[in-house]
Amino acid sequence: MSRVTIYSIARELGISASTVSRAFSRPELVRADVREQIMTEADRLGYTPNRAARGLATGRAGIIGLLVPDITNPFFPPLVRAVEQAAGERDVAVLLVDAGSNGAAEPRLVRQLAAQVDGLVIASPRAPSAALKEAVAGVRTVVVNRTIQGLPAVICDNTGALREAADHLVGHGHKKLALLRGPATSWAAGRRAQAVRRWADERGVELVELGPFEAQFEDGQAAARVLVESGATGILAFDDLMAAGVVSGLAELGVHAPADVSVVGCDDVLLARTMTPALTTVTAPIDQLGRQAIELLGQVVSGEPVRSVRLEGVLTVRGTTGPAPRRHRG
Amino acid sequence: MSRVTIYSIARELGISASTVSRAFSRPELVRADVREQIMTEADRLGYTPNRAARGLATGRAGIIGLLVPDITNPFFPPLVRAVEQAAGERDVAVLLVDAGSNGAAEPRLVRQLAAQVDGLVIASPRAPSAALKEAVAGVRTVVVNRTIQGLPAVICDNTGALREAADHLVGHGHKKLALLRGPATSWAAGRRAQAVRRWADERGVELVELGPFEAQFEDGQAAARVLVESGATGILAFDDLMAAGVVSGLAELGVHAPADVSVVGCDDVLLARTMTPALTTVTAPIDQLGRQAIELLGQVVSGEPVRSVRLEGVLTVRGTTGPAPRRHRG
DNA sequence: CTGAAAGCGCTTACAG
DNA sequence: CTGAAAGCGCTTACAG
Repeated sequence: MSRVTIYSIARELGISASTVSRAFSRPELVRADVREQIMTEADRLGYTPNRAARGLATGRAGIIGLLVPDITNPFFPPLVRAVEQAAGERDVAVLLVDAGSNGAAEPRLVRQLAAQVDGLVIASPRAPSAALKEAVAGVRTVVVNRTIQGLPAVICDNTGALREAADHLVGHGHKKLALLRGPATSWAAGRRAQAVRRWADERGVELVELGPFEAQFEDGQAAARVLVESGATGILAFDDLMAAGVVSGLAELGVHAPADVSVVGCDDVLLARTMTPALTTVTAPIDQLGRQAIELLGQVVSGEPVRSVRLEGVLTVRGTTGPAPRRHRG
Repeated sequence: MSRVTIYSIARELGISASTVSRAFSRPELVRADVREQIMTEADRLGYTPNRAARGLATGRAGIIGLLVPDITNPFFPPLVRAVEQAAGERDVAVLLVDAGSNGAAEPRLVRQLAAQVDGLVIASPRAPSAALKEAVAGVRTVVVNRTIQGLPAVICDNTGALREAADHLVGHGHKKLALLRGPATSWAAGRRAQAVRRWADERGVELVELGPFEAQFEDGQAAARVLVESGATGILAFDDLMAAGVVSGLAELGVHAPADVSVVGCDDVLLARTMTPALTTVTAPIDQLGRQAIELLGQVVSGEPVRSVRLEGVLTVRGTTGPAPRRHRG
């Protein structure tokens, strides 16, 4: 264990602990040769500053918290990576907490986290705004993938891309579309549904809505039967996981994408590319979402004025969409 | 910010700070009615113990570090979740670090982490043992998915399941098998290759080995051509991601699983189930791996004697394996 | 540029 | 069961 402290080094070198401390925390305040002596000695002794002591003295932990609703949902790993890397560049570590898809647990988890970090990134939270706001009171916080009154947010707006996707479908001769809705408590799910609904209204295209669903792969599979009964041949799923489920469930019924039906996902997570055929979807700038979250959090922490950030998804056409089958065409 | 300390509460209640401290850290030492008063007051004031101060006083941070090579590889999210949950049950938080598939960076990351945690879980590390051992010197550490001399480990042995998978293939009439090897620096990849190689030797079955590969989806895709040229109809991929890549790459060449060729993955990550058809693979007890790691770490930290843990994968037959095509049968 | 000293907010023997 | 006091290892005005 680290018995070595700034005092050991100071004693060894016949200087004061203050100087040793400065050599680590504000090196420019220490004469170059002294600084080097200190570093050499520190190296020799295997010294590492004690984080807790530093944290107690400065009031900053050098740690931020990241809350995700479900790390096993493929949307989050790339987000976690982006956040972690951006944080690392600022020399802050990240405490990860997985809410286990349990929105009700979020406020408690947030409160726990809040006690040990300098700031919080809350990704796609499911809990009610009021509970969340109360839980984050006093901690610098930025929200990802949702807007909460009074908190800076970085969101991905998929409205345009979703409209484009829907146009892509009708352009291929699909007359009737289906929308598989995501979880009722998901902000993104609400936004996406609204975007598609408005588009259908404006275009006068028939749209059947299914859900809300928890948005697991199995939900997509299970929706297959109703889907074929509905007669819709163009399907917009809440996310890629559901889309993959739909493709799988449909295949079991002998209905194949893109030959018989076209399926569009949303987010463009890993499994969208690993499917065969690959999934047509809306690509989210996940990396940017993460980096921007850290950027904003940095601004909040340093007291700068912050503006929420709005990024956009873009349509990526791949293999699960194509011309509507003859019998359904106009 | 948390201006409230044990002193505020003590003053408010006319008792000593020691008592307030005890009420939180060792409640059984405080008389019930006093304890309740303290808790009530703490609640009213919104008090939360300062982690840094506690950490400095006790020498324990209440945080462990978790290093993964690549959080975007679908094997790790479930592992991270398991570790985080098991840790949470012991009231310790987890600092997540992603090495970004860069084995060379691991020792530095480990050293950084080591400075701020009570213990370390290192999952599937890629760096050389010597460098790793030096980096973890002085920190309680447990390794997952690899053995390193002198460090407690929890591993998943897939030897038996892989042999079973190979038998499954020849049982379906596949005469010639191919093995797609994983990364050269991956311990698991080495073990898996060895298991299959030995099996082929013993059974006298023709085996063509390809790789090593970085084991990305694209590596699997790219291997498709060589694979068909090899004439092998039974394919054992290092992991599910590569297996999915192979299925995709082969499909582009008009070769389909399971009709023309059988493909087996390893690990049973999410995308193994979301593929259509679903992937035959070796299911790893990922959740157990994570929980056991925390269990062992707990033992190491409390100075108990620890024994490394060996779990086993089991073959899960799904849709990508079946009878060899006629023309290839004996 | 450097040192002495106080302070960060807890925990924990030690006495009572 | 409770209190007074020292100590954990840093940082940072304040003087020089």
